[in-house]
Amino acid sequence: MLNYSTSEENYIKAIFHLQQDDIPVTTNEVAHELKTKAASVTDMLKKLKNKKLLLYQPYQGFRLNSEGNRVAVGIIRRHRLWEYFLAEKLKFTWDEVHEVAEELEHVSNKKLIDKLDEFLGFPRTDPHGDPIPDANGKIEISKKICLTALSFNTPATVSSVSDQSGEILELLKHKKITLGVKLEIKKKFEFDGSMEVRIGNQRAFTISKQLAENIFVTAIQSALKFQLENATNTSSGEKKKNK
Amino acid sequence: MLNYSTSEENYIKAIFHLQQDDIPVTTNEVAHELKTKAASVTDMLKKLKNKKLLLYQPYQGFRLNSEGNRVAVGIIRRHRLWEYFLAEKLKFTWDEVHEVAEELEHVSNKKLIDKLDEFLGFPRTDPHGDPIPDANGKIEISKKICLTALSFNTPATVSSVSDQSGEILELLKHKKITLGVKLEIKKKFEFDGSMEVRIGNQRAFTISKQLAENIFVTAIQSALKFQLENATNTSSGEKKKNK
DNA sequence: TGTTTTTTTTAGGTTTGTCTAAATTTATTT
DNA sequence: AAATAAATTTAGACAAACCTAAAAAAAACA
Repeated sequence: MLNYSTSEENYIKAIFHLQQDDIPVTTNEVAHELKTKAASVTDMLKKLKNKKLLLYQPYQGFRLNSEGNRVAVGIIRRHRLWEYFLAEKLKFTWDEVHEVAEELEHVSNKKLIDKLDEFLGFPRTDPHGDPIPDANGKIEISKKICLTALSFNTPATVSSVSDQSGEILELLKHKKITLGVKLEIKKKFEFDGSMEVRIGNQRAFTISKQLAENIFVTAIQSALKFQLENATNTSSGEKKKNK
Repeated sequence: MLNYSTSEENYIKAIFHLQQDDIPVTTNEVAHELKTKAASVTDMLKKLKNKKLLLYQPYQGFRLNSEGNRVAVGIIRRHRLWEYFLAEKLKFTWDEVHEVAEELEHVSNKKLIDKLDEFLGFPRTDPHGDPIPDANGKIEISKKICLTALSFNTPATVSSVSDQSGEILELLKHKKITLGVKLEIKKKFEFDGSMEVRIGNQRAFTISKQLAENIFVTAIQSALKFQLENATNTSSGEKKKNK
């Protein structure tokens, strides 16, 4: 619909990511996330409230309203599609895509993004395993949790690895644990924190506490839909003033 | 090397395009090109002179110095590669690519652009027939002239069509004149401005004055090299302050 | 050549987004 | 519950990029 400045978009995205629980987001959290100062955050909160994207009472925290969420999901869609493009087509590595996508995500031309989506074959997740919202803003809500926090016999998908050093990748390769693999926990040992996990119907095997702490999985649960902008968004130059 | 704001880049690009002849560029020309006011142009000229990209004496016109040209060519490279990507991969039409590329060109990550170039197979020209500078800033200088201004028996390449209505495209299709086709003029008739042209070694045929006025060709002449930024340009967030 | 017109620059103001420092509100302790 | 600490907001400044109106320089012309 409307266009927002790069700065506004960065605040919207940060608030979206921080509000995943039900407790309101605080000024300091956003300031820390965006590496800026609390006073700057307050300034922007007033602006976003004026633009009717935010529920905000001074000193009481804040959260995006439904319009704010809709906008946030649009930004996340752009970000993740570009990440997928960079990894899949331009052969960037996992850890390089985020930084470049941070810039590309602010080019907000609806047709560009929908055609990119089509070109990429409508991918479901980005290279980190996070779900990509579709053109209508439908996004699979997948709680990403550490493998150590997964319950017994609950199938989950490996979605990311926090440490990306050569050593851990070697170990994962040996255990045949790759992004997107479905697994479940069969046993946990209190003594050393190790656990037995099973991939599909193969025989269960053991992984150490250290390894489990670095593996994150998602149990796909439900789908939430945020209505996305359908505007004839030719974007460019004029509209987004504050670039 | 250094990063420039979107606004600075737009001025640099505009000046580059306007200075193709040897006469200095004027304030009003740039103001008109960028749809802004002369006073704003003067402000920016001071800034660009301070950053040592511009030769500028108040009231005397201005032009980019070699560093300014180097930066301009980098921007043009990004613009044209994105145009090629949009047309070739995302199936945008000729007339849609420019607007979107205007936004994408300001994402100035060297690695992104070089990998995009490679992904696209190192294209030589964009969808409008304009040459794409290579990673070192080497660009084929091709004077784009109207077919009516082309001399006899001078081979030239069709590089663009000003009017892109359905009617003209139909006619071009019939005459088998497409982008990139090599042709030369064999005869001109003063009476109605029509001319005989020959494509390759086929038989010459007639085209009307109206058609000729809408066809632009290039006679590839020489190559000029502007050294491009080789910086470890991880770009993103911090550096480009004024987005 | 002197006068008028056009072009360009300067002066001063606005908006966006940032900052520091001070004031205010809320939370925590004792 | 009063005192202290922490979080948040306000006040006032600044830089970037734009603007309008006025002044200055260059160009045109009569």
